[in-house]
Amino acid sequence: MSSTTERKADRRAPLTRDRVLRTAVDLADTSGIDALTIRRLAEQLGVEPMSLYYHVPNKEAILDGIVDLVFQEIEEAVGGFAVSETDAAWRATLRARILAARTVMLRHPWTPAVMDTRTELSLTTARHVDSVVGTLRSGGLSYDLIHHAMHALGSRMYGFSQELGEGEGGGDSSDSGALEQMAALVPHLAEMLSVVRHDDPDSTLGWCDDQFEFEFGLDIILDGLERHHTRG
Amino acid sequence: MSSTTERKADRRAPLTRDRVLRTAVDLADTSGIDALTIRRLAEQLGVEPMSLYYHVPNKEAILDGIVDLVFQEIEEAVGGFAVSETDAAWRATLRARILAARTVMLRHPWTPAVMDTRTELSLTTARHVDSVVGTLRSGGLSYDLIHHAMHALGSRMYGFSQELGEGEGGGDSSDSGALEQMAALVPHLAEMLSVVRHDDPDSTLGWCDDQFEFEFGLDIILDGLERHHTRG
DNA sequence: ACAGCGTACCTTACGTTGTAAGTCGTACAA
DNA sequence: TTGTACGACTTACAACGTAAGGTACGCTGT
Repeated sequence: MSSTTERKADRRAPLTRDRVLRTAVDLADTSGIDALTIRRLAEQLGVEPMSLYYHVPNKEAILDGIVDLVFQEIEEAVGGFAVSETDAAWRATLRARILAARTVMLRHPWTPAVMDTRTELSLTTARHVDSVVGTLRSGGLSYDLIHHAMHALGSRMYGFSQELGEGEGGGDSSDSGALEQMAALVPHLAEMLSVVRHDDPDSTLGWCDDQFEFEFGLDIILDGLERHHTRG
Repeated sequence: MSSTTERKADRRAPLTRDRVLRTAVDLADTSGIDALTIRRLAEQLGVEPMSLYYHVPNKEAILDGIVDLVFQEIEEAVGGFAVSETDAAWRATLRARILAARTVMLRHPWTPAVMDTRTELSLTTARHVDSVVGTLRSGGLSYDLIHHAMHALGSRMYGFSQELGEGEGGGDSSDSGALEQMAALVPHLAEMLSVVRHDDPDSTLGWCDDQFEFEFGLDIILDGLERHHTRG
């Protein structure tokens, strides 16, 4: 349709590293990270599997690449990774930055899982981390405290926190007798579940407001850092 | 050697689910989690691959099983999962419990990675979680606050925190010009790295005291929970 | 105009993975 | 002695990542 080269009729968009990676993200978004195989990715691109290897050295590079793409999206969402020299409101700034990262993460739920198979930080990921360090620095925290802060935040600084057994709610659920069974094996857990559920009756199954919980934990840590900072 | 059945000379110890799982743990400990394949596990046991399937439904069950074994070790380390009715020193109790879990985790470094491939909590894992809930309850915290606490602690309640790019230290490292390169791309990160390294000159490479950092983050959260509790 | 060459993609094949399906020998109960 | 069930082995398959080599096309220099 365009202009340059098309004598042989139907010519598909040429493969590029970028197109490979963006398609990989789409595939992971729609079909889950396990569906992201070389063969399926090639099929999605209308190409034979081995053709991908011209644009990308191996699958590891694809995984590196899609994580980087996610952080490019985060960079866009936070309006760039630049930080000001000094910032009295560093705490609010950092909070907003992390929550912005989170909204992007939620669009790509596979990211946490992929990230902890990576050994090295991608460039854009590193620049995100750098901006977190910079923001803390703009508040006047010592590098020593900042270092501890990074460990305390852990994956939270990327906008997610490691949760296990997220699937259903708290165990087996679904069948009504499950709670009685739980009470015998894990009484305190069962009690908590029934109390919290009772307080908030709409959410019978997905009984956790993940966004609220994330902010709760984040604020506890930011509180702690602020206290460490002002105390010296 | 023993008694019952051995006319045909060399008779190896019979396969059992328990022996399969314990060997799996050993294999993962010594050769890494990627080395834990059905075939290699069978070889280790002196048996053909498919023989394992008599004692275990599939590989997923093996992964479930070895996580459970780790938490059985934790149970042993903390002297059982029972908690007292009321405990004014709930904070110290919980702290000790989590740090005990951590020492077991450190013996099986693959556990975090395996745990977040599981969708459901194993029984023993659930009982550990239950004991954390119970300990918080013994301090008089409301179930609502306890629920938030679980989210805030995240994987920390199992004795580990999600760290990324743990490998070297902060990026490429090793070669001496790397820091100059980093300064251009991630200036704040580079600055922090040089400052923190300077303050603690012995640890040139593994510059983080992971144990200290873990406790730092844990204490920030416990502080925050205590504050939420006493304030009401 | 034509040889030469690099780009972009395809073909074939290999080793490794988890596991379905079927078989075989032995121990023990009837 | 004859089932019967246990506990292991044999064979085979589909899906994975990817090494090695082949092929078609367009650009370029002579």
